[in-house]
Amino acid sequence: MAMSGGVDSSTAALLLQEAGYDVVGVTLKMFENKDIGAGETDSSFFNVRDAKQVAEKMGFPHYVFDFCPYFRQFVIDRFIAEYESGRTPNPCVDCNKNVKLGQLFPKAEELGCDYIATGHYANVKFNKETGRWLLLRGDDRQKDQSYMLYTLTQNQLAHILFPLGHLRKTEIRVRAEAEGLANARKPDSQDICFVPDGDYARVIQNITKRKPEPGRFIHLDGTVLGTHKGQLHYTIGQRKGLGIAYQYPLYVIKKDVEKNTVYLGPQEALFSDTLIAEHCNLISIPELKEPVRVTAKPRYRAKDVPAVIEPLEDGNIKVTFDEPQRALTPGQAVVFYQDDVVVGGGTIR
RNA sequence: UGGGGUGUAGCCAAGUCGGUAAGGCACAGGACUUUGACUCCUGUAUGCGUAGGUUCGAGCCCUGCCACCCCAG
Repeated sequence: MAMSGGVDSSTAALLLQEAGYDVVGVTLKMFENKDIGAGETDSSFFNVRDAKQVAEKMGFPHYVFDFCPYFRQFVIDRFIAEYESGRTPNPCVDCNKNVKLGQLFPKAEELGCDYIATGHYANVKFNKETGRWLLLRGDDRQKDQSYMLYTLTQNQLAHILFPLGHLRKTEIRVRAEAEGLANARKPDSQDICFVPDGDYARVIQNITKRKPEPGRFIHLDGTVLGTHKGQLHYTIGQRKGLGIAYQYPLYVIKKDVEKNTVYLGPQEALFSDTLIAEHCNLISIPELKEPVRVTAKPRYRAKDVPAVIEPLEDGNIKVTFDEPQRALTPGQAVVFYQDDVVVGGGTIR
C-alpha cells in the first residue's frame, strides 16, 4: 500500500486489511527540500511519521523508499524542460507513470507482494470478452483521478488495487474519524507537491539558477502591449498576472519560445476543435485502427466532451471535438473515455 | 494670444430632466483543485483638472484659471 501520510491512503490501507489482505505499507520519499532550493527542514518527515503511525496502529510493516533520484529525473527535470520549451506539463501524470507506480512495481515484487495499492479514486475491472484490464472512473465523480492514471499498462492494471474506488471522499473522512486516524482531518493535497507555494517559476529558477528572460507581450493584432517576465510564467488561456490593463480581459493565446514572445488576445481566440495527442497509451483497446467516438477530457478538472479520435500514420492520435474547446494546451494530458471506461490518453502536442 | 474638443480610481470608461460616483482591465484576499490555468466570491475614488458661484442638494448649471488634443497655420 502506497501511503502518502494523508487520510486517503491511510484509510485505504485500513480497508485493505479489513478485506483480508496482508498489507505492507510504504511511503515514497520524492524529494529533499534542497532539491527544490528550499530550506533545511525535510518536508517528508511529517508524511512518513503519519504513515508509520497508521501502520503501527494497524499492525503491519511499513517501509520508506527513497525515490528522490527517480523523482528528480522523471518529474522535476522533465517539468523544467517542458516549461523551458514553452509547454505546460502535468507533473502528476509523470509522477504516477514513472515514479509512484513505475518504480514501485519492481519494489513490490522484491517484497513478494502480489499487488500494489494506492489511494487513487479510480477503479479496475477485467473485461472477459476482450481479455483486457480496464481502468474506470472513481465512483466519486468529484474526486475521480482516472485522468492521472491513463498511462497504466495492462500488466500494471492486473496488479493494482484502488481500495477507494467505490467510495466517496466524505465517507473516507467519516471512516478515518471513526477509526481515530490522526490524519482524519488533514487537508487534501493540492498544488504541485514540490512547489508548495504555487510559485513554480521561482522553483525552476532556484534549481536551474537561470533567470527567465523578459520578452514581449504582443496582441494578436500586432500591437506590442508590454513586457513579460519570461515565457515560462505563462500558460495558454491564462488571464491573471499579465499586468496589462485593457478594455477587455486579455488571455495568453500562444507562445513563441524562439522569439520569447507571448501573444495575447480575447477569450474567443482560445477555442479550437482539434488537437494531436502524442505518446499515447491505450487501455480498453489494443490499438486504434479507425475513428472511434469517445468523450475526451483535455485537462484535469474539465468535463469530458464528445469527440472522435482517429489514428495517424506516426502513431499519434488526432482528436476532433464536436464543439470547439477552450485553451487546448500543449503538454497537458488528454484522456479518452467511453462512459466510465478509460479508452486511453496522450499528451497534447 | 483664432476656432473646436477633452479633463471621472493605476489604465479604459458610463454618468439621462442637477439628487447623493455603473462597468471592464489591473491589483489584493478568499473559494475551487493531487498539474499549470480557467471560473466564482469579496475588496479597492468622502470624490469626479483646479478655484469660486448658483442651489435644500452639482461630476452634471455659471465664471475664472490650468493641462492636453485637433483644426487653423
